[in-house]
Amino acid sequence: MEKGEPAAGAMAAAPVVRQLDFTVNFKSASNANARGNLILPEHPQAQLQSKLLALAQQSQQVHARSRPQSPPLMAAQTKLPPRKMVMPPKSPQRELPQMVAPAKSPAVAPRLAHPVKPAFMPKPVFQPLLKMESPKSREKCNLEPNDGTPKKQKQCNCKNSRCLKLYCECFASGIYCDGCNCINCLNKIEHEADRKGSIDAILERNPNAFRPKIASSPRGATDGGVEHNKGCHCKKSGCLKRYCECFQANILCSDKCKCMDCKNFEGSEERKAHFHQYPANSMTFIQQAANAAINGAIGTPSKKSKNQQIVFGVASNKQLTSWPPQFHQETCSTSDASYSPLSVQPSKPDAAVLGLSKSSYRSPLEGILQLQHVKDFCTLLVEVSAEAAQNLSKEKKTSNKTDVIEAELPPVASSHEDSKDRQNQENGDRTSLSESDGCGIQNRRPLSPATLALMCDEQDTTFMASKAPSMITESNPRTDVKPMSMHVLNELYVEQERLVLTRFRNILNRIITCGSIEGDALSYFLTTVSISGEY
DNA sequence: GAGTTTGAAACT
DNA sequence: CAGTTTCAAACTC
Repeated sequence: MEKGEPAAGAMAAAPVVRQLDFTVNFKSASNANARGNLILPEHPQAQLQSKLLALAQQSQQVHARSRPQSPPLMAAQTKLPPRKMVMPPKSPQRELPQMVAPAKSPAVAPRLAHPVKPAFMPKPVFQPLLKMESPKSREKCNLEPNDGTPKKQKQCNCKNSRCLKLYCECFASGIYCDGCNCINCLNKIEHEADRKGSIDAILERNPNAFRPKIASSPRGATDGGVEHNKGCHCKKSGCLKRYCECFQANILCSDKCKCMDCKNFEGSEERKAHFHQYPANSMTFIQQAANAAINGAIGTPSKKSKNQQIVFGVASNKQLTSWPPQFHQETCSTSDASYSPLSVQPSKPDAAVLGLSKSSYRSPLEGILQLQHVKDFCTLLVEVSAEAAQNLSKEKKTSNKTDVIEAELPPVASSHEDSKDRQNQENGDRTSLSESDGCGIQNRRPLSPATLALMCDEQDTTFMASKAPSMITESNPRTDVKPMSMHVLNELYVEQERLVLTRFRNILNRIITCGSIEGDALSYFLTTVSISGEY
């Protein structure tokens, strides 16, 4: 272990923390321990809030890679292999991850808080850079050309790395390849052992290899800024092309960068040119605005570029460039509630461009959506989940006699009589959600066992513990599951999920609408400004 | 679609 | 740590 390297435990937990950190966005700093390890809130509502925040973030990443996370990082906790990077054998050694432990332990919160839990979770927040700029990129990404609707997932094209090196975007972001154009791919669940070996090797070389490149800056706690962890080293691109990781992540180059002839700093004329060339009026832009609002456009942290003090909104210091923002995932290790890992691109003109005060990037949704709204909304959803339980309970009572039969039916069909409309609606909801919020896991690539385990855990605690649904006894639901049929429980989950997600979707739609209105106004404003040269 | 450029990752 | 090679994405034609 090299000096300065985190302790083994911390290291091992790093990936987990990376994926979970965002959940503390709206929590106090006390949710993270000194090492930044996440300590999940104990209160179910708080958990739900965290989860919803994650959803909000995911929804902003509609075009983000939506593949399920693979569980590579468990390897971090295992003993490190020999130093040499060993390319795993090609033989499809089938070995499922050991991390499973899907047996639903009652002690969920403690589990999640455990510093070395080999958890794996969908990491919407930490997804790799989104590639959605050019039409070509869009083809490869999961966006429809114009509307931000998920199209298909980003697919790698690795030929020589077998998708087991960081060259592979899928692998680097912790997801399995599926439907990629790669050759000799070992980044698949059936090659988990190979993956693990590779991950071990990579982590040995660099314990932070799987950490998001873009994360809150050291000043994050106070200014909410984000920057490239390592900084870029561009030489020829001027840091204004997507070769540049900073640019790709929509952040300004920072002190950490060792780039040459950098033009990616606030006030850069070249950078401004990018912005003017591509008006920020895309759907993505709107989504960004929504993202901003959801995650804390409240607050206008600042960040220093290498050249000057710049101030943009939450986590978005750069952008204003050609392409739609990439909702880059970051480590939200900051406890700053206003910090958004979603990196809202400045949805308004660059301050420098407009000659506005440096200190005041303002989200279009600022003033529309407040932090309190989000909190209230989360509370509402908790109540909705309870409501779902009650409704289901009533239905059960009325259809008591057919319980047994119903229990054998699919949850939705069995719990709702007028199932046709309901199902249609639900199907629509689900489809919509799965496409838009980044959480439609079911129709995506298979989740790793560990991911599933963790998600189930979260789900259990989040929804079951909330508001003590009438169907569930007040004590630990996990320990009192016995009296209840698991089918009934599943029904409850389905109903709760349906209601919560539906509500959540509705809220997001409203936010997007608000953002759209503001965005239109902004476009007009920009045009006017551009013509009149007023600024 | 093929070829080139680019910069991160991997390696020495 | 620096230099070189490998790699795959980004980009150009």
